[in-house]
Amino acid sequence: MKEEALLQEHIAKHHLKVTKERSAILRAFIEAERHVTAEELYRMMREKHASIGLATIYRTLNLFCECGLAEQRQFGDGHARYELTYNVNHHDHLVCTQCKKIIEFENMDIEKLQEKVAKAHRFTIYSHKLELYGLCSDCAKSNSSLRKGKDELHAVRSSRSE
Amino acid sequence: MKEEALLQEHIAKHHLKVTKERSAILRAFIEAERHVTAEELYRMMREKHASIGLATIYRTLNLFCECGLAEQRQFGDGHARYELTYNVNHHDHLVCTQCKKIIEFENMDIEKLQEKVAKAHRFTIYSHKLELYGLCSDCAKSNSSLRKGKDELHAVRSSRSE
DNA sequence: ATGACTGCAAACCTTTTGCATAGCG
DNA sequence: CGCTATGCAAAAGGTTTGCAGTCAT
Repeated sequence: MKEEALLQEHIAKHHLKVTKERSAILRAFIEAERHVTAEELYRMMREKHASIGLATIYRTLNLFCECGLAEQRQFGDGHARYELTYNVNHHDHLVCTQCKKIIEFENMDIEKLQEKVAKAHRFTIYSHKLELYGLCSDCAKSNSSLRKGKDELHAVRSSRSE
Repeated sequence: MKEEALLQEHIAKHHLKVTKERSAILRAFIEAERHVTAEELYRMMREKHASIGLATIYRTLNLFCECGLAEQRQFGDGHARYELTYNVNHHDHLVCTQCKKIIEFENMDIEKLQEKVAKAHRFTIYSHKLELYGLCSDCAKSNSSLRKGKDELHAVRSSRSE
């Protein structure tokens, strides 16, 4: 599992330590739905690792971000979401503001245009965030029957390059 | 001043009230640098309107957002920033992660591609956020002399459509 | 052994809210 | 007048931190 290797490299380089908590959290993080909240991960782990505290989840997720395993995202609901980024193609997000569904997409043309914009401003891009907010087809349809968007957050993987 | 008209229309429609605080905050908000923090606006107003409380600033900025005068943005530093959006073309942001400079840009080609992506996913877009993070030309140059990015946030208006 | 990691609870910090008062319509 | 807005202070809510004990190296 390459993710563990990356983490261990970072740990060795910074005189940190491999602990069972960190290993367990990494495993859970990899298994987890994309765009997990610290709280969600915490609850996920309550069954098999009831002793792990929420503070440790936060500390460990920050560690993952530092070593490039994860990225923190802010979709505007006040909960930071963490996303595995190692060995994953960059992608952007369609966010349904009603049912909270998150659809991922890739579009190389947009990325190229971003580079063009950056170059025009003599800017060196290290990362970017593109989020499109609106209604998914389901919610657009059932818009009149306005159900409260209390569904869980799903992530639908999908590629598209046109 | 059209902004005031829009605000008054919203106020009338919702049985709200025009107060001197709201008028003063609107004026300050229009004069303010783009991407103001509630706190920044609060401090800006301390001189001429010392009695206005921070809570009112927040409540009023939220009011501005509701009537379409402003938009809230989250650039990832934990402070919500508010941006006047009325009578302003939509634009996106280049954010220098070192000196915190924010450069605005417009790019219709990217917007068109976004629409295309949305259509492919049967998604109805209401808004979007595109932020490119990296180093501006100044910081890329003086990268070795790593000065702490404590500068104020500047906004440089700029258009570009290629 | 040394120094990092953990759980717990307290602290933090930005934003929101409750309440009594002030003020618009 | 009735009902909204305000200021203040307290609450909220997510995230971080201090501390004493635990554990990896």
